[in-house]
Amino acid sequence: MSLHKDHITIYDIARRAGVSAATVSRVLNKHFNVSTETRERVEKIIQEQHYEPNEIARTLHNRLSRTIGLLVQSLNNPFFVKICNEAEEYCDNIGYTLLIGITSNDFQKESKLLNTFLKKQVDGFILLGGRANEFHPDKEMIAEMDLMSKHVPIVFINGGVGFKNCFVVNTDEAMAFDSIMKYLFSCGHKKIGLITGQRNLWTTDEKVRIYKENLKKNRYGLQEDWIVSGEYTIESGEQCMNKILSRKKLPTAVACTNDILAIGAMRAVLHKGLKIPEDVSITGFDDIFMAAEFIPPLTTIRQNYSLLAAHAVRTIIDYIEGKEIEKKIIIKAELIVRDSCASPRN
Amino acid sequence: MSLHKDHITIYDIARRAGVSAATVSRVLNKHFNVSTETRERVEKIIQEQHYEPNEIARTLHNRLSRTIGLLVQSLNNPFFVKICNEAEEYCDNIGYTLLIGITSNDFQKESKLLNTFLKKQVDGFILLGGRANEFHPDKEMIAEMDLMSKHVPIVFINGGVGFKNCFVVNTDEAMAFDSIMKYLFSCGHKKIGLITGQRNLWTTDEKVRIYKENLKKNRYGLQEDWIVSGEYTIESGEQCMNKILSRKKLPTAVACTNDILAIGAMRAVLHKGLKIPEDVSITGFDDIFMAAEFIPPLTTIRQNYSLLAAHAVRTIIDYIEGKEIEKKIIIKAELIVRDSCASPRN
DNA sequence: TTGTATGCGTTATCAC
DNA sequence: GTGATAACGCATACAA
Repeated sequence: MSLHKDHITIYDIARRAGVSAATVSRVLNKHFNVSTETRERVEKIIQEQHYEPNEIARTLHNRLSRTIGLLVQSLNNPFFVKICNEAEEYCDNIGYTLLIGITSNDFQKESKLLNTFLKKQVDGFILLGGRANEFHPDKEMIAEMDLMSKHVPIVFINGGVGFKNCFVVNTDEAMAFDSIMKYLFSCGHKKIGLITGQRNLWTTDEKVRIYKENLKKNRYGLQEDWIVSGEYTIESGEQCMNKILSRKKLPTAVACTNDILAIGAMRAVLHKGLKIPEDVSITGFDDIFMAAEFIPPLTTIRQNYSLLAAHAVRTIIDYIEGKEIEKKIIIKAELIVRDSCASPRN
Repeated sequence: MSLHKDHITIYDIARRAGVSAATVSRVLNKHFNVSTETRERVEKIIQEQHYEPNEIARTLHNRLSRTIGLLVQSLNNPFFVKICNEAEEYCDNIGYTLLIGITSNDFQKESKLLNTFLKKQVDGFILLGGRANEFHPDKEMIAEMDLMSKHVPIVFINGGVGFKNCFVVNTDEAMAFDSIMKYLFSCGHKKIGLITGQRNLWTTDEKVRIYKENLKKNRYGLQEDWIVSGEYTIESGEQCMNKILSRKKLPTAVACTNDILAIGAMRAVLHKGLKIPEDVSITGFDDIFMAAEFIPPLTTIRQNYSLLAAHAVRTIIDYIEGKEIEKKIIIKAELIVRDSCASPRN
């Protein structure tokens, strides 16, 4: 059984138009040196026959697939999905195709997909989560990315520390988390807890750093058992919050390093019969699509998804076109104040 | 600037091994007719050089890309994401690549992606949501799918009514929704409302049909203003429930045609100060990943994601391999009883 | 068992 | 302005 039957080639068009394949190709690629007369004749036949050039053959010849590979850790996190959507749209607008690979945060699968996609001649990679996020990538991983980047450009979104030959497009997470801390201070909170996902991730450790920095600067004292780390799931957020709620002294506010954790944290608080924000204020990070739907709606940070995605894609295109490009692009985020924070009770 | 520099071809390997490219090709494709001696020599060099055959060239020659295109309506619905994940994994296991396209429920974008992917020589399409779900697809759409299916096989997941030359893998939504109704009856509910997403969708209208059928059969009477339709968003679910709650007579239970709507419905109920399930029982459909995390955890239907995805992919592979295949595969779903339903108050 | 020649569909380089 | 031809990298039919 053979696929793609009855497909029309450039030769079919050429024959019908009484010209050579070369001329048809020139028409397709909008070259000047073809007379208006033949151009129109060829174009008419192309339309009639619904002819579409074979991208595979083009790719083989041009060594350009007009396809970008996006390796994403998971589609369960709405934040990642947002980036995928934006990247896809941006690609689509410029005639590119986005090839999405799901890595499940498995480094082996990442390697496999990297190779599979490379064999398919993608013009570049965007990495989102997974190894991109490693705070201390090991030598092997660095070597692999190094080798890969000899073939095609690689862009990390929110990460990429330590990969010298790669490009980076990052949200200014430090400044964003700083604005959360400042906001909590401005509400009057001095006793602030922190719930994080996995440590040794860029996304996590930066926030921990800012958290500690802020408390020290304000001399509010750092209570180590108010910092609880788990992983980025709802269940884990719940468990972490339960741990905090079991302390003798309780904080009046708890910051979470993403919204998913915040969902879990809120659940735990409500289960104890406590109220948000009256008894404890909660903050998140990412502004996932349901953050506004929580009860109460969550105060969080909205990353500039479309800019992140656009710059990532743009970086690859510019690289291909031989343009000057920045190694590192930092993008501002925005504090979204909703109802999950209030002043602490006396 | 040129991409994919320094890449090794089958000729490089051939030269190094002192054989012809044909022999290398035979080694790569595990043909018998090559002596153990040369096979080992060639394999050694392939390893040393980290040679990987160019999939684009292979595709051009074989007319098989070992790539399947999955057109999905949106990645914001966790149900769709589940299917994507399962399909990706299944493809990966059999050496295929899944090309995911996001259609945003826009028929034009669907057409565009269909063509883009076809030009990239995908070996088949899986359609999820979007036009697949149309209860009454128009002539134009049918014609397009008809034409497309002359080139490559097309499989619809949960839909595909009216597309004669396409394949279908569906959850038995009718039976599943029937089990929800029966369950509510068994709890003692006789006054049951219904919240749906867009009408004229396969996914919606089947459930409405079953809903009405059940009420009639039990002679509980059909209260038309307990049936409210919106779209498949949280906000819409909330609005629909608010409408129901504004009626003079209230139902004791409300079934929602998916979990997203149920989230919104629950929000509305809680906002009115009512309790779930004491004051009103709620059911969903899909068992999205947070359904167990709602307050209270949602009683819903779990579709067999992995079977749906596996059969969809399998259908395409079998078609390519010229095997006998079923036009229509129906897969059972499972009622997941949690805490969002109880017996009605007297 | 192995090598040669050819084609897959397109584009670029030459000629004319 | 247009056409023949080679090349992209691989795999097959055929020859040896």
